[in-house]
This record gives sequence, structure tokens and C-alpha cells, in this order.
Amino acid sequence: MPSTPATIKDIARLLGISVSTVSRALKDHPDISVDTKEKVNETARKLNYRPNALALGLKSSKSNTIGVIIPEIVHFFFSSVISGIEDAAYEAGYNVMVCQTNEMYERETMVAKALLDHRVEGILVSIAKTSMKFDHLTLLQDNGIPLVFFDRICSFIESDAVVVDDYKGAYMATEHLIAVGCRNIVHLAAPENLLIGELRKIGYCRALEDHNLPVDPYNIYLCDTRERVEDKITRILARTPKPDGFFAVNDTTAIAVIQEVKKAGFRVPDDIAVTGFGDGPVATIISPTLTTVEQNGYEIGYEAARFLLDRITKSITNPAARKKVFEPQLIKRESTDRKV
Amino acid sequence: MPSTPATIKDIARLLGISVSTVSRALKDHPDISVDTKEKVNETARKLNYRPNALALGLKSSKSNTIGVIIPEIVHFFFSSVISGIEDAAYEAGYNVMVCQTNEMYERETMVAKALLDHRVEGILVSIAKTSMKFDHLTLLQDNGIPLVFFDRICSFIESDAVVVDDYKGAYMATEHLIAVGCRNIVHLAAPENLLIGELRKIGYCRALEDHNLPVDPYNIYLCDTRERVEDKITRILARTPKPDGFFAVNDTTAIAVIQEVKKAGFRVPDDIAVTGFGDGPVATIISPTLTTVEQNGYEIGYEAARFLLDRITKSITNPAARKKVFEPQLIKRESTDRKV
DNA sequence: TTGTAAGCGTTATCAG
DNA sequence: CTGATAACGCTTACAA
Repeated sequence: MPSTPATIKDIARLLGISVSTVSRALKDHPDISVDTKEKVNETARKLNYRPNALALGLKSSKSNTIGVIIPEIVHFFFSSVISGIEDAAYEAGYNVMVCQTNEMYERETMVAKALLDHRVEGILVSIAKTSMKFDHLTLLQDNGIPLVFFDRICSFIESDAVVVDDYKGAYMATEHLIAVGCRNIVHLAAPENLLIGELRKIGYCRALEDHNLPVDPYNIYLCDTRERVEDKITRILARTPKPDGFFAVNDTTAIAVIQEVKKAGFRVPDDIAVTGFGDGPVATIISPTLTTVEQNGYEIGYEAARFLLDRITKSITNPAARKKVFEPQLIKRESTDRKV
Repeated sequence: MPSTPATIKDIARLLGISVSTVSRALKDHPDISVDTKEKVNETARKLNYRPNALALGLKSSKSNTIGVIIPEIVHFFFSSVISGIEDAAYEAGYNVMVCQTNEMYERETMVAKALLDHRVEGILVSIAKTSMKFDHLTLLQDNGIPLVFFDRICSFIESDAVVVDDYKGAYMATEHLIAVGCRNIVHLAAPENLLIGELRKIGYCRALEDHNLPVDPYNIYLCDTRERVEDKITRILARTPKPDGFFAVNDTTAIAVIQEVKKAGFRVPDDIAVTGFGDGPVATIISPTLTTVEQNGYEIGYEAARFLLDRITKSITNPAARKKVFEPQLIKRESTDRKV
């Protein structure tokens, strides 16, 4: 019962043979006699021998690990993404190192370096809300580490990316509000430095324009968390004309709106209809259930990891950045279910 | 713009000095002249030098990484735990390797080995529902890797553990149901091989006994997911006497019950009161809001990581297993809010 | 103050 | 068929 893992040396010593023979036997090299192989494998099993991934990585410059940089794991979307990433990595025999930034630029730079230190073979990134500089990411690329962005992509860096069509999803959500009769639709937006925030806002604006509704900048609020909703809702509902629809940039925000709107004495969807973005499990728990855009976290994660693994294993050598855009789907539920 | 990370060799060559000098200069060794140090640090910066963690790990047998084995990341509780773990690890300068088992024993054994291969310095574990054998975990211990269990602990292995007091939480939840007038309380339980399932069941039973209510084994169902609730609820509600209270082993199940019970035409809490376990964000989104036991995922993760790091850094040499039991708190909400 | 060399665990090259 | 040996990047006696 060793308190430290066995090495090929241990096996070699025990058998009175050389480490190179052990090494070869272990990987079924044709040169080695069946007899030796059997003996080696047996003692290996007996000692619970497991190859040291650090030594392998050092030797081959391949750590067999990919990194993930993610804002916050405690969101359904992001944890779904991680699930997808893990499954893809697992299938390919890769390990995953997950790092949260907690939406902090400073922490994002730190984990990027930590991942570099560990010589991960590639990194999947969704940038923090507060990230405006990206040297830490180009640093990775300069060190030969391929990057794949997902969801929160960085437009300043040329790299693979996997996203849902945010523009289109927002357009659909807004158009649907118009279709059920909303004429004064508020958009609760994410920061503009996030491309997804920008794109969803544009989708919202375009849908209004295409339906000959005015785009009122005062109807657009930077408001992407429950706290901000609680902070601003009274002011928003006090406006004239009163809003009759909300397109929120994510489900959390949409749900906070529903709760606050109900609390304020309005009916959802009859007085005010609401759409969100993401389709997390909460969407069917809130009452009324939430109309929202499906975001396919698992698939995004899986595909992003596939992109990365393709680059790593060089099965794709084309240096041009690839982009996968998932077709969004609007899931219609009660929060917009009213007769026109 | 190198496509491969710089090494101390590169620095040494560039400066015409030896690698050992570089190594020492980089770590501010007193023997090295200020002049050399400056030169070394400058070129290190210029080359974006970062120490190779694999080489360091190999040399020192310290990977600076801890592992996490977790059933499914897409649950609020588990992702909160990971957040706590990451923060603690981050503070201590450690990296985290997260592995999901998707509740599968086979995958649990695989990731345990992968973590061993990577020579993580310790592992935090919450076992899968289907795990009945634990050789893969004792294997880790035999290799000198300290284990800390959290939430889903394994009673067959002597090791540190961090949990919430499941027995007490269940007792409180059940007693509260009794207090608001329930007399025929159903328990939706987790598998008994999970200690948490067992303990919560016992807490439920004991609360009934202490209040002179009969413990009817037919009132206990193995039912810990939404799907199972949907599958069984009709049969359960058809029993006579009709259940007037549910204590569900987790929030997801509790919420499914509320939704199904309402769908069946009963009022919650007036006809049927419901309590859950976990206090995830869904608890305040469902209507009526859910009375549930707070589970403190973040704190559990943080403390578990602290336990592990204490062992790793040998600041604790006491071999005896330590156990931290969080005091549960019952969060009373609408789903049990009725006058007696 | 700096350099040389050994070693962490493994594999590959080159000799037997 | 098997065994030395060097090398991966780094640290650390031991020399100089």
C-alpha cells in the first residue's frame, strides 16, 4: 500500500529489467516478448500503476487538457455549456480545467495565465462583462494555444466561435411581442461591450423598425440582473405611455420583471407581455410560464469543444476562423399568450 | 511572436548565461546579482515567459491542482459548491479540475483514474447515485491522495467530510408540515444507498414518531426527479386518506409536486402543503413560493476545499477524519403558509 | 556570483 | 528482444 504512485521504475526494479523495456511492454510494442509483456502488465496491475500525466505532458508538450474560461458557473446556460464541453472532451480522452472569472477582468487575466502555465492545449472562452482589453487572450494565441469563443465572443480577436444567432433570436422575440399586440416595448439590455448585448439590442430595434414602430432610446435600459430590475422597475412602469411589453436580455431578468409587474398589480400577459432569452428550467416554473429564446447551452458547449479539438488534433489545419451559429428558436409560452 | 511558450533555456541562451542562473534570478535568489536579475526579468517579460507547470509538477511531485468529482454540474447546488471550491482554491494558488460523473458509476471510476494520472494533490468528491463500490476511491487514498467528501458522502471510507445536517433538516421540514396541520405526509425520497437519502428519510420518520403520527411505509416513495414525480403523482394523490403534505428530498422534486398538484385541482398549501430541500433560486420563482431547507452550497464547497488544502499543505497532520456539519435552516415560504 | 550536473517519469533513438 | 542514454523544463546541491 504505497503512499505514492508507482512508476515504471518500480516495475523495472521489481522485475529486474530496464525501464525502457517496461515502457515498451506497457504500450504493447511488437519488439517485446509476450512473456515480458505479461509479467510487466501483471506487476503494473498489482502496483496500480498509472502513467504520470505530468511526465507525459512534459515529454510530449501535450497536456491532454483543455481549459475553459467562463463568467459564472451558477447559471443554467453556462453549466449546460460545461456539460457539453466535458462530454466532448471525455469522448476525445481530454481533461477539462474550468476557471470562473466571476465577471471580473482581472480574474480573467489571471486564469488565462494559469491555463497557459498548465500548458493546456486549447481554451474555450466566454468573456466577462467587464473585459474591454484582451491582451491576455492574444497572449495565449501568441503562445500557440488555440482559442474558441462561445456565446460571449470577442470581436477584436480572430478566432473560432460558436454562438446562437443573437440578432435573430432577439428579432423573433420582439416580433412576437408585436404580433400579440404590444406597441410600446421596453428592452432590458446587457452591456454594449458584450457583442451579444449589442446584437440582441439591434435585433430588438430592427424588429420595431420593420413593423413601423418607433425606436425610443428611452425604452432601452442597461438592466441584466434581478437586482437591476428591482431597482428600476418602478421608474419604468411609471413612464407614459406605459410599457405593454418587455424583451429582456436573459431569463433571470425576464422573470424578475414578471414578478415585479405582478406585484405592481398588472396582469401578465394581458397588461404586459414578457419575453426572455435562454430557456432555462425557470422558464416553465414561473407563472405565467415564460416565452423565451432557446439557447442550446449543451450543444454550444459540445460544438465549441469539437471545434477546439479539431484544431488541437490538427484534423483541421485551415487557419481561417470557423464560426458556428445555431438557429434560435422561440419557445412560446403563457407570458405572451393573449388574443390580439 | 513565438508559437511555443518560452523556457528558461531561451532566456539563458539570449543572455549567454546558464539556466540555473536564470532559474535563481527568476525566484529572486539572494546569490544573484541585481544586475543579472534585472536582465533576466526583463527578457522574461519580453518573451512572456511563464513557468511550465508540468515541469514544476514533475520535479516537485506537486501539480498545484485539486480535483472535483461531482454528479451533475447543472444543478444549482452543485454549481454553487464548485464556486466555493474555486474561490478557496484560487486564494490558495491552486487550480481546479472538475469532472462530472453524470450519476454513472463507470464514469466515476474513469475520472478518478484520470485525476490520479494528473497527480492532483487532493480530490473533493460527491458520489454518484449509482455508486455502490468504492475501490476507485480507496485506490486514490492508497496513492496518497487525500479525499474530502461533500454532500453525498461515502460511509465506507474514512475521510474528511463536509455536509449539511440532513437528518435535522428533514426533521425540521417534516415537523413544520405537522405544525401547519398536515397529518398524512408523503416523503419523496432519494435512493437509500445515498446517505443523504437515508438520513433525510430517517429525519422524516422520526419527526412523525415524535409527534405521534404513524409512519406508513407506503407514504415513502423513491422519487427524486421531476420525471418520477410526473410518473407517480396520480397514483399518490389517489390514495386514501389523501396526502395533505409532501416532504420532497430536493427542490426540483418539490416544485414538480406543486405544479402537478395544482394541475390536479388541489390548492397549495391549503389542501396540500409542500416542503423541499436545497433552497435554490427556483424556490422563490414557483408560485406558491417554496418552503425549503437551506443547503449552503457555496459554503460547503468553500469549507470542503479548505479541509482539503489544509491536508495538502500539511498544516493539519492529524490523520483523524474531520467532519464539518452545517446547521440547516428552514426557510418558510408560501407553500406551507396556512393557518392551522 | 555563476555554472555543472543530477533527477522528477516517460519515451525515443541508438546500440547491442 | 532488451538496455543505455538523452531529452522534455525546471530546481538544487555541489563546484568553481
